[in-house]
Amino acid sequence: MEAYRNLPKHRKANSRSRATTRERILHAAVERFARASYEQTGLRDIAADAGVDVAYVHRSFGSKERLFAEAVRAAVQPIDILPGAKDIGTLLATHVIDKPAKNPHGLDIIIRSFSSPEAAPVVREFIVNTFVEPLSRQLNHPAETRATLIGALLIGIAILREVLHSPGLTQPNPDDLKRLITRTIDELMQTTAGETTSRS
Amino acid sequence: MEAYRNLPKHRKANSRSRATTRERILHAAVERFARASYEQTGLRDIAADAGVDVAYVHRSFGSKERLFAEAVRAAVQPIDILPGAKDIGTLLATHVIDKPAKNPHGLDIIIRSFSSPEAAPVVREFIVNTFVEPLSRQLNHPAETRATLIGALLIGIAILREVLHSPGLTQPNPDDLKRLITRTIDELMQTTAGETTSRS
DNA sequence: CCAGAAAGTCAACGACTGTTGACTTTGCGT
DNA sequence: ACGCAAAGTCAACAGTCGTTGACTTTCTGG
Repeated sequence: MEAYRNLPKHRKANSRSRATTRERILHAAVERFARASYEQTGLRDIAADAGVDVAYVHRSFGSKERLFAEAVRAAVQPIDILPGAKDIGTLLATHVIDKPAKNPHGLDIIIRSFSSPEAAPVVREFIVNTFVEPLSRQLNHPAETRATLIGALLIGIAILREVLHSPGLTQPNPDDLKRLITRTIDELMQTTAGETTSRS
Repeated sequence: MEAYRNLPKHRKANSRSRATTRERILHAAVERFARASYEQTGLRDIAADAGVDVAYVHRSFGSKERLFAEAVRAAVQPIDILPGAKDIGTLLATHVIDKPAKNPHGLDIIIRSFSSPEAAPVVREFIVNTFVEPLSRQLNHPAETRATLIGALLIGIAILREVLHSPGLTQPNPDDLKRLITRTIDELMQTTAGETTSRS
């Protein structure tokens, strides 16, 4: 595509800008990967956004796959699940509903590119390391399964809301939506295998 | 002129096979789209599987996008949610956990290609028409939202289990897993803002 | 039997992709 | 001031993609 950010000549009159340029490329990559899948995103798009040549993008990061991995690492800061927090459900529900409005990255990169053979390992590793594993420590028995199910819910919500724009998740009042999600997460966290704890 | 003995495979010696060939192509398309994303799947792959030329695949369906739409329509039979069913949670949990083992299609096509701009409308339309809308009729107040959230959970589970192979969803006993999912869906269906409206 | 439509093939176009070798420009150390 | 390495560019390769025009083969209706 054409990006009109193209200052033709010396953008920085002064000294060594390697780190700066790298950051600019990385930032452009994050932005692109958050809005389109791994395959749909071309290195030339990223290069244009960053105001450099394609070749330099490739040379700076070694390969598209490595650039993607760095973009994931840079974009998605692990959700800080405090060891003692008791309103995890609210925290996560807020995160998935409010966050994407503020800054478009985060979950977006993950949900758009998990299907790429090259990107999937990166995505999977990230999910496990920064979400499932920390969250598992707060849960009881099938802890990893519970944590993964909660992750599944959040990912599904993000997809239907951010990518497919399903009216069922875009139209309702955000607070009502968050309340419903919170309740579901709490249920997923607290219920034990044999009995129903929320029984009345 | 007998130099061209090269007709390698006349698979069907006999008569008009247009419908049959179309079905073979469609079947191959379903199979491919279920295992890789819209972008990753090439018409040449599908053509090879079906034993025809690429050009004929394209000509038979008009475009890749239309072939994809037909594949979705052909692969995913709407989950039959009986108007009076009361164990919908179990039905859906069983569907998402057991089905993929039996035949690999169904949800797979949807979850791999929702990110493609060309495929997304097809995917979204399908989800709404064959899942959210019928299911909504069984639920109370924020019916569409509840149905969409259930859809989100199922899609997320399918992704983490079938595509990313997250251990939290592949290792545990399927029955335990289904029980956990069923409970979550039921919660999502029945809970109201204030209390539980579970009626017999 | 024979015309003609349908079924199917072949080769190619044009655009796009990630990647690479060779090149030029820039900045710093001495 | 000079040299040299780093920063960055340029053009091209080799491959893939969906798509199309022109062709041949196969079948069927009159």
